[in-house]
Amino acid sequence: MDEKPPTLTERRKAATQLELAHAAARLFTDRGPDATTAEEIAAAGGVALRTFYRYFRTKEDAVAPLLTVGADRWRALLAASDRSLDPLTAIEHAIVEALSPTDDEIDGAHWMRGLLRAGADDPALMTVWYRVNRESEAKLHGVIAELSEPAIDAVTTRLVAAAATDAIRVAFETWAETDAPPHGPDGPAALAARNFRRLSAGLRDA
Amino acid sequence: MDEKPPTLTERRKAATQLELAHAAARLFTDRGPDATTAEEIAAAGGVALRTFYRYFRTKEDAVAPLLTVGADRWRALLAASDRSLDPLTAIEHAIVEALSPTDDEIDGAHWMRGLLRAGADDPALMTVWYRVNRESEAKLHGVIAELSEPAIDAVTTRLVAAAATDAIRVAFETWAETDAPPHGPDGPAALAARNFRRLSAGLRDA
DNA sequence: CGCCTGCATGGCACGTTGTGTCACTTAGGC
DNA sequence: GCCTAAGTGACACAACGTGCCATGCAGGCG
Repeated sequence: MDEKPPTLTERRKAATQLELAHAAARLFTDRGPDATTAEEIAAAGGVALRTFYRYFRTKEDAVAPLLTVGADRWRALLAASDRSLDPLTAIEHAIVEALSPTDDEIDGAHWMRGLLRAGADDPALMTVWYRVNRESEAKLHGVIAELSEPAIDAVTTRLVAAAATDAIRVAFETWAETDAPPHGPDGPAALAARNFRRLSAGLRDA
Repeated sequence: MDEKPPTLTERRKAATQLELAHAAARLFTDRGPDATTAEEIAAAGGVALRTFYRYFRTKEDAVAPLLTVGADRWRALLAASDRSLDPLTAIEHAIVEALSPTDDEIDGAHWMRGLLRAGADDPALMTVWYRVNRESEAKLHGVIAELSEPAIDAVTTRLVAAAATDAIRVAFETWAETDAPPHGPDGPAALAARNFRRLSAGLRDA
């Protein structure tokens, strides 16, 4: 990969973006997105309103980096996974590995739950969650298409990407409604793994 | 069902709402949502701007009725379907029946393709499509939960609802990118049916 | 060292979105 | 013919998101 984040300016930009994302997440979970103005987020991040809109297209978009970081790591793991596995199994392994190990991601899980709960009664915030999932699905589709034998139907790979994204999305949404710890048997990783098994079984344990 | 749409006022309201929805769909597909103001939609529908916002929460929401009508009928068919079938099969039968028969729905399919294409390069419009799908998924979850044996895990029914919604969403999105007729072998109904078979097979034809 | 080009930022003005409020009209029951 | 309720319209307003230009700061060149 790139060992050199070239200009020092770029690191400052990335830091500012994360700063704004965290400020937005805190304000959103506290009073809700509706009661938060873009100017407040900008002030909390130490930039002017105009600058805020150079980082994010909309007010709610500010939290998107916090929602994508997990999926990005997961997809990277998948792209480097064993080619001999069938796609669904490879995806399951990658997601378990991406979520289960402990690291500073607990922080990410904390934000995730707060934001999902806040989004439950705010359509605009929920929209970001869905947009993030859809973009993740599109990127995932690319990885899966490259991972599978070349002759696979594009609709099939698309469906696999959609179903896999849903398995994880449902896992997170279900977990966010509970108070279960992020790494227990009712955490997102365990729920996601169970969902993948259900998908493999043709959703037939109903 | 209700044979009496009680007050005549309500029929006028419904008519106005449809009028606005069609006006919005026409303007959106013509010049794109960005280049269309809410005031133009209101004028095209024959109401004042303030009245427009009494019908729809946002500008893009105006097309939502055109996107939900198909899913609503499909869900009604499913709720009235045979209890002895397993859920996934019942869902597949319902969607084929809801989409395949010919009626004035061709009009709806026409709008659908135009709006999906317009939404491809307009995030705000795509947002409506996601929100509609999410609400459809939530309602579908209720129907499935009632359709299944009572002791079924809530996560499972949720996953089934999500996967089924995706099977249809992917079918529509795939079809919208082509010029295939809505009722041919590459139409949304046929694609959706194939996707359901893939789901039943555990996504294993990869 | 002084200059100059590029880039991130801030300030300002502006059109648009979406809402609160009040006054006007019309539907539908007494 | 009257009355209450509801849909409608006009106006004012906060907030959103963008275009434009000026400022400050980095690094390369004479």
